[in-house]
Amino acid sequence: MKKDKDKMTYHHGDLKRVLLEVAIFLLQKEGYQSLSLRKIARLAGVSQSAPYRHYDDLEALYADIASEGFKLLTAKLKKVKSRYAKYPLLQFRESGIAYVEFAIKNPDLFQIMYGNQILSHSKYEFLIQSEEEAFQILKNILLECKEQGLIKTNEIEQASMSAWTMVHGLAVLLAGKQVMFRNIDLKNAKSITKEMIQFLYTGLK
Amino acid sequence: MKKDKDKMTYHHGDLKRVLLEVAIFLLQKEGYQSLSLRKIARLAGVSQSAPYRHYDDLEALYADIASEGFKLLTAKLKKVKSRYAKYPLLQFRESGIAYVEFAIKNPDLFQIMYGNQILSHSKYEFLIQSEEEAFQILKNILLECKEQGLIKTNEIEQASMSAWTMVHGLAVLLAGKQVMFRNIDLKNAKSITKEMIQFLYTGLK
DNA sequence: TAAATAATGTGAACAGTGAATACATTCTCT
DNA sequence: AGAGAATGTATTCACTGTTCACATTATTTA
Repeated sequence: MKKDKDKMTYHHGDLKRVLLEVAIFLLQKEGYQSLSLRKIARLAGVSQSAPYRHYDDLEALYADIASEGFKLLTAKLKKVKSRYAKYPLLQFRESGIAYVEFAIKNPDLFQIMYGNQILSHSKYEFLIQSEEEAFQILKNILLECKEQGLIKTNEIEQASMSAWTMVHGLAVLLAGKQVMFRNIDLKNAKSITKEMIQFLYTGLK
Repeated sequence: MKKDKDKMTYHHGDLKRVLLEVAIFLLQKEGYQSLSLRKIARLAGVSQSAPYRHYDDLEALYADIASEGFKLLTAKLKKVKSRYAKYPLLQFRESGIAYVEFAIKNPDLFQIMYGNQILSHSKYEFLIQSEEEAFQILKNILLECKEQGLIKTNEIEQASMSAWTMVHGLAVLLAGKQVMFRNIDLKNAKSITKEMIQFLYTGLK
């Protein structure tokens, strides 16, 4: 993370990006509980007050992290969508699985994205945008399903909301190992997800 | 919270209970972000180290708070269940609504219950028990629905998991005012919940 | 009943935190 | 070349969770 000693300069050059990267690195290494601005600064090789030149406060950094998370999620969803380009129903199922998988593989990042560490997402325009972009993909998938007559309901908006909501609930519970998912590993999680999405679809069709 | 001055004794008498009550009070007054052991102790009228005689650490207090939350939720669900004693389908819908309502009305308590402040719930036996009790009610409702032939599926376990998961997803998103529920008030939330549960049921029957 | 012991509360200390401030250095642009 | 903006530092403040030696009170036991 720290630049080479001989290349060290007073001005860092790209500190904001480095802070973000260090933060995400620490997040998945030590968990969100022990994340701190000072630790991030230390690892980035700058003083503890340097980050304040780039982020108003800790929440602003969280917002940046969360936004990055949504971008990663979007990328993953896009990949899935294009892999099953001609089979919107598979897109539907696989994007749900991908969503859950993302949460399970990056539980701490997911926590920042959805865990109410950020008091109001609306305060950060770029965050809202990243979120919308992810949501939009799911909407498009549902739309394609409908166009091909794979989903009979007219309320496409409600269908996508329901799907997202259920998958999100699943992701939250699995990533947090809560309630009935206390002792579930990744492989199990995947099959449960598959089943549950199938379950929802049977209702939708 | 503090006892009368003339009744003050060195030994508090019932400090553990008072700490819990103060914590829950502070939770809904100032939010979980600003909750601290020291503040709780101050409000309870004891020194900052007194709580450690009753709770190993902050997490142990969280566990107690969460457990209390699940008990409140259980009570609420039981009420709903008995109110519609002869109509399991209404129990199904209304318990879902009650669950979401609980989350919206007590977002910070809900956060402690599900927000991963507690690293592993399994560490606290009493917590697991409170959780199971709440989940059991939902299972029973689904069971009654099945007995009366209102739900055709055989996989009652999967149906109850799906229902809980979706309702939980809804609760989480609404309580946190996330994504598509950013600008939703309680009244709106209720009707959305109703619709979505109806939506799920249409799939189940 | 008196003494020993367990339970419970206190005060001071430590390391860590987010944040604000005044100051230092460097970059950029006229 | 110099002015002003941008970016980094050192120091300080108020707060946090937690631990430890110690004080007080309740409870048990001899």
